[in-house]
Amino acid sequence: MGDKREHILSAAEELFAEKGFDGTSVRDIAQRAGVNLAMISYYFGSKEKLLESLIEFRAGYAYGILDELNKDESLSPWDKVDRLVDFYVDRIINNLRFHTIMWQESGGRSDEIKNRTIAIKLRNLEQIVKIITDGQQKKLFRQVDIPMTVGTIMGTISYYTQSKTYACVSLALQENLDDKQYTQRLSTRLKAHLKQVLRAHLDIRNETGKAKEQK
Amino acid sequence: MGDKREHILSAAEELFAEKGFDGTSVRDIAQRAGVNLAMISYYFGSKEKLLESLIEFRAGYAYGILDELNKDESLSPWDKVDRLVDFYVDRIINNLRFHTIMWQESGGRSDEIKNRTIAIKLRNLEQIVKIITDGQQKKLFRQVDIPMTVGTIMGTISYYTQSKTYACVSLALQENLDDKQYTQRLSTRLKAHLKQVLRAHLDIRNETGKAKEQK
DNA sequence: GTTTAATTCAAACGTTTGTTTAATTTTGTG
DNA sequence: CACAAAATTAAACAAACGTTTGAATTAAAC
Repeated sequence: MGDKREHILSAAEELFAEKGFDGTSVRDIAQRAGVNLAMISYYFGSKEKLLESLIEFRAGYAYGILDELNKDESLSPWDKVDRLVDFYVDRIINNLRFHTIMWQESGGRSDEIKNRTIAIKLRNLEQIVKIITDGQQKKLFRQVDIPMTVGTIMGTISYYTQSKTYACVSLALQENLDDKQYTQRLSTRLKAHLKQVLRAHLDIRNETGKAKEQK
Repeated sequence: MGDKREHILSAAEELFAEKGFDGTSVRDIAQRAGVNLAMISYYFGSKEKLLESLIEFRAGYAYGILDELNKDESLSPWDKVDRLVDFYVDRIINNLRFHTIMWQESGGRSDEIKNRTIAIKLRNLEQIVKIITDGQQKKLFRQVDIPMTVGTIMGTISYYTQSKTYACVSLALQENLDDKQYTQRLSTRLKAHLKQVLRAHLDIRNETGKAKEQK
């Protein structure tokens, strides 16, 4: 019976990501989900509570993965950073629609929803802080602004997943790629770039002082 | 008489950034601008054309600055990168509202507006490509993915300008900062971080191979 | 098989939306 | 002052919005 609920949730996810929360009508959602208009109020109470349910439905997953990664003592901090990048790129690209909503609504107008999205972000931030401070204690990573570094990872990915058109043109990809090929290439490119950036950024041997001399 | 037009434009800018395009009604705009409802259709034709006018009104400024920076031969590529960072952080933070709109609408639903925002992004991208390739030819910068590097700069800034609440909490700033203090601290922190990242990322001595050995 | 609860539906609710109308006021020009 | 063009207004428009209603249908329980 949760079947119909999930149909509505995934229709809403698609549409919110395509056209934004305000740009999507409950009639749009009902039509795409193939249910009667009134079922949305019946199941979720209101359009806004539907969005809250959607966030609840999708979140909570990332935390588990990151927690596991953190506890794995067989991996070096460098390995963990690489896996972190792989995880986030894959996750965002494979849940592009949901991520677009999270991004848009964390600056949005409903306090309830804003707080929820921010809480999710903070929870994930904590895990990454652990990975990097661990690398610092092991004298592999240098001193960096950790929350900003997280912003660099997430921001870079978000920047290139906001607009397929811009991504294709600026990355000089063919414009008529189907979605499978497109996400595959974007993913590869993002992972390689972020790993390169983080390797240079975090490496304890690349002290800030050194680079300054060169100027 | 362009006075009233500009009143409407800046009211619209505020509201679009606060509540999104769809979340803002023309009545909201008219009220904040202190003009009659009908004046918006009278001056701009429609709500959508108002947004186009707004983009036209604000864009085109960045290009000039970047062009000047590029042509300045007294600056080393390292200096140019630093100034680039200063410029973008200041510009985005001081035009936060407009930037939020640009960001939201480049993935938006109107093709006309989407194309315009993408064109502006591409024009700016070109200028940055020049700066970095110049540094590469002078054997100061190593080989990097340039469009991705631009995405890292813009994405990091965008990530931290999307939500004041998240920024305050994650960066461990006091939550009750007034806007002046908040933007000042955010700006300083963003600039320092991005310069550090780019110094390590671009420096020709930080070859990818070296970092790999350490693992 | 009857009764009760959960589900589905078409229709309508009252607002709010973007835009237009037609009358009025203000402005600029000869 | 007179006259035409531009600017401004309140009112109204049809369409779309989120939500509710109450009857009809299906499913579950006894």
